[in-house]
Amino acid sequence: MGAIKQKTKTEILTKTIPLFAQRGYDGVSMRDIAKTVGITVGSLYHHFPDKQALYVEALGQTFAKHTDFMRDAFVENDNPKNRIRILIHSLCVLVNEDNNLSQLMQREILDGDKKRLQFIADNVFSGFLRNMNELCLLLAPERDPHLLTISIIGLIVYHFQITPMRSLLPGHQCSHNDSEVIANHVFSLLENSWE
Amino acid sequence: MGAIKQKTKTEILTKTIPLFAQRGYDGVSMRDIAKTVGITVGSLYHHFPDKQALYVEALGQTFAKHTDFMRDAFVENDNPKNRIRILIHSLCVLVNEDNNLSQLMQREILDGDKKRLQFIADNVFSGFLRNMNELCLLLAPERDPHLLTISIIGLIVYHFQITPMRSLLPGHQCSHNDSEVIANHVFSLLENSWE
DNA sequence: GTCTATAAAGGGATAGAC
DNA sequence: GTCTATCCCTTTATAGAC
Repeated sequence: MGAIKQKTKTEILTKTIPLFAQRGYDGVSMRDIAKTVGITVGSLYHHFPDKQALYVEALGQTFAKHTDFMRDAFVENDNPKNRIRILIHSLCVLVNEDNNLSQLMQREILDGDKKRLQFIADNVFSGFLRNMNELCLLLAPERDPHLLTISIIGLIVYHFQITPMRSLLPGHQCSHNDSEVIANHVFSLLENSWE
Repeated sequence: MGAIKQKTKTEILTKTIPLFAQRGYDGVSMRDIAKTVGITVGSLYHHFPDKQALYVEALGQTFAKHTDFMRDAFVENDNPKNRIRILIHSLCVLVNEDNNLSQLMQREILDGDKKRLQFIADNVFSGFLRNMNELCLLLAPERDPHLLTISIIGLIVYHFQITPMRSLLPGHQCSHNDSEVIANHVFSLLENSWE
């Protein structure tokens, strides 16, 4: 019984996430959601007390999907240079595969809601960034690990953020949309910084 | 007469830009705008045919403010390494000073409206990026200039994008909010890539 | 050029039948 | 658990007085 309810809830969230990711919280109405899911607004309110709650659960589900990646991205039995190379490639694939994740993250940072940022920091980033900081210290002990960590992430994320605009910019090529190409570029760009 | 009308319009836009930047298009109502400007909704519609037009003009004014920077950021009588160093510092100051510019840009990229992205590409980025590409070719002839250009911009922009969240992340320090600190970090990180 | 008043549509949310 | 029907507020936008 609870399991069935859970299943419907999950399905609602799964179908709603892309809406919030693409149009933002204010850009999506409960009517939009109901229509997309294929039920009525009244039914929606049987599963969630209000729109905010639905949104927060959608966020949670989106991030939960990638918790494993965030935890397992650090294989310790290899040399730091190989570890960061693999990590950069994995991150590129992850960001390239799940547009919803990146877009929701961006919107949350733009929105700046303190409580939700704290939730994301604690549940999504915290462990991952701590591992990144450690790895950065191994790679470049003389650098500020936090700045280097954010730089690596930013370098990757920005390339995918700007994708919708890339084809309108001078010098672009189709290959620039390939996550392997971006990964190789990013790694080779940083390679000389820790040698 | 036209000049006075223009002045009122400009004032409306100036006071409205921060609203759109912080809360997004759907997050701001014509009432909000009227209240912020200090006139009524009816008067607003005397100056702009609809909300879309107001928004687009607000975008235009925001970007126009920085056209000069985009054009003048390239002093040609210096060696490439100095030029990129100065450029990185200028970009950091620019992005750090005008939150509205960065936020509106982000929102536009997220929104993905083709026509408006084209407008931004043509009127804001085009010349700047072409100059960047040239400079990148001088710095690192063996690299893809477009990828290097986007990387440099992304490296800078992301540090300021993530500012609202930075204090919640492991390893952060107050100094990380300083545009000089970011600029020096970014430059030193890339320095080894073109030597 | 600014106001008041109001239309018309869309938004979140609830009640109660089935 | 889903539906219909509805409430009430906000939204965009317009008309017309001053």
